[in-house]
Amino acid sequence: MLDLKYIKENAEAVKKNVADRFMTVDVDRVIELYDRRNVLISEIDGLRQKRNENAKKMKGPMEQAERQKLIEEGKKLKEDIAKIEEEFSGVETELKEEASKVPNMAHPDAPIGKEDKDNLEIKRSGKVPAFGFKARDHIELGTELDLIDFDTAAKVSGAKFYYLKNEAVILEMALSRYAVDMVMKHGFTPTITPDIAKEEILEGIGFNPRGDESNIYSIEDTGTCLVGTAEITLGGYFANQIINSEELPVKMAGISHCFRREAGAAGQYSKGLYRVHQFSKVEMFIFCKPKDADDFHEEIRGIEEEIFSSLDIPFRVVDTCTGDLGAPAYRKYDLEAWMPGRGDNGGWGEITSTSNCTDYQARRLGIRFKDDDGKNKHVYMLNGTAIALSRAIIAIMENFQTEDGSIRIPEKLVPYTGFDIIKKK
RNA sequence: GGAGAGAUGGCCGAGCGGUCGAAGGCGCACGCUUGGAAAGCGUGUGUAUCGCAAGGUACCGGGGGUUCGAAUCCCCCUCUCUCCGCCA
Repeated sequence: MLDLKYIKENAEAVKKNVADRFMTVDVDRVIELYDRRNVLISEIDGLRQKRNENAKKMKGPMEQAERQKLIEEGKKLKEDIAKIEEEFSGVETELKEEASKVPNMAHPDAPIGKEDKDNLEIKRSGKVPAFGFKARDHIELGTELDLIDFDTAAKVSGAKFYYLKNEAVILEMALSRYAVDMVMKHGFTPTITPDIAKEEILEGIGFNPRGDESNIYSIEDTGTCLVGTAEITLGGYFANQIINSEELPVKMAGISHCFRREAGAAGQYSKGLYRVHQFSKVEMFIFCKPKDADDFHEEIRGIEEEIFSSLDIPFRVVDTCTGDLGAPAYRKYDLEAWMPGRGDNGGWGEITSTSNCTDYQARRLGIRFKDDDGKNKHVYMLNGTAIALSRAIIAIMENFQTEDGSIRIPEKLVPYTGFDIIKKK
């Protein structure tokens, strides 16, 4: 959520930002509701003041007639207050609803564009493999080598689920541990987080847990949901708290399962492990002071690059365009790995994403710190994928395949897997 | 899941329907004292929101209600603790 006063005072900039993101939000309505709300607050507060004064007069002993008069006056005030309070609560509800649709401001350098193809490539790393044979995709490889079973998962759990088997299991655990070691080296506290979170936390992070469009699984009658990422549970960690400013930055890494409904998601790029209802992920999260956020964003991106370049996975980095930023994000970088099995001749597929969400999430979650000037301010919150295991597995399987259908293991990972090649049995 | 107890400021802990934004203590900050420190003494010390300001309003786990007036009474919910049951 943006600061309402900010929206009012910067209406034109806010509207431009909404347009740049190709969203439709009625900014004027937000301001109108905000103004109305403030008028009502003044009225209510004035009446309450009278009510309190009236009640105070009745403290001591007094004539019955006089007391009766005051009681009547109090009753009248009570009714007046109730009337305005009713309008106020309606306005407040609508204001909150409308205001939460307003996206975060975008970084001035974020490329302006509508969809992912407008993202700006800013870097490439590693060499796209040149095979002397027709590259197979991970589905074919995984079936051949008995590593992934989609068909049985479809029977047992539904489409877009999978069983990982044999070496793929070890590979997933190895990658997970590799990423955890890497983020620990960079000062992140490793955590294993709950896979379920309350709706209010989801909303605070900027997810919409309800509705057909929602990518979130809700758990009936509990007010909770399955998390789509540990960003939710890490971000909610300090909800409604004031963090000691000496404790900042707080750097945490969460290992969790991730559940996504992916309603309506289909097409050739959703095949296999690429877009599934459940996967596991190691996520980085930083709470920091505003002035440090840009630097930490670069740091997170650097760690992501370090993880994938050390695994010899070719990738490129894109600066996400305004239309492709999530509503809470001020700026976002994605790492896209080369996936030889994608499309006809291979293609880039997103493997990590890191966002600087400034104070957008902190405002609704109530996460603050006491600044040097003695005032409480919202912290800035950043998140980034250390490793999304299912997609990392795609990248390894497809980039490290050999002509005979085996899969080599990246050198740095061999100490973690205990084997250096996956061969047909 | 069953039975009971509890939830008050950074922490501990009082609190009779009006004098309670809330005693007292600890902690913290500043000052005095000291060669310096400790002790001692004094002063101060929550958050949010509206307002140019003066100031107002709200908040005693959360939500409703009773009342002229609620931290205090009533109802619902959540969480914590103890005991029992079940269980990886």
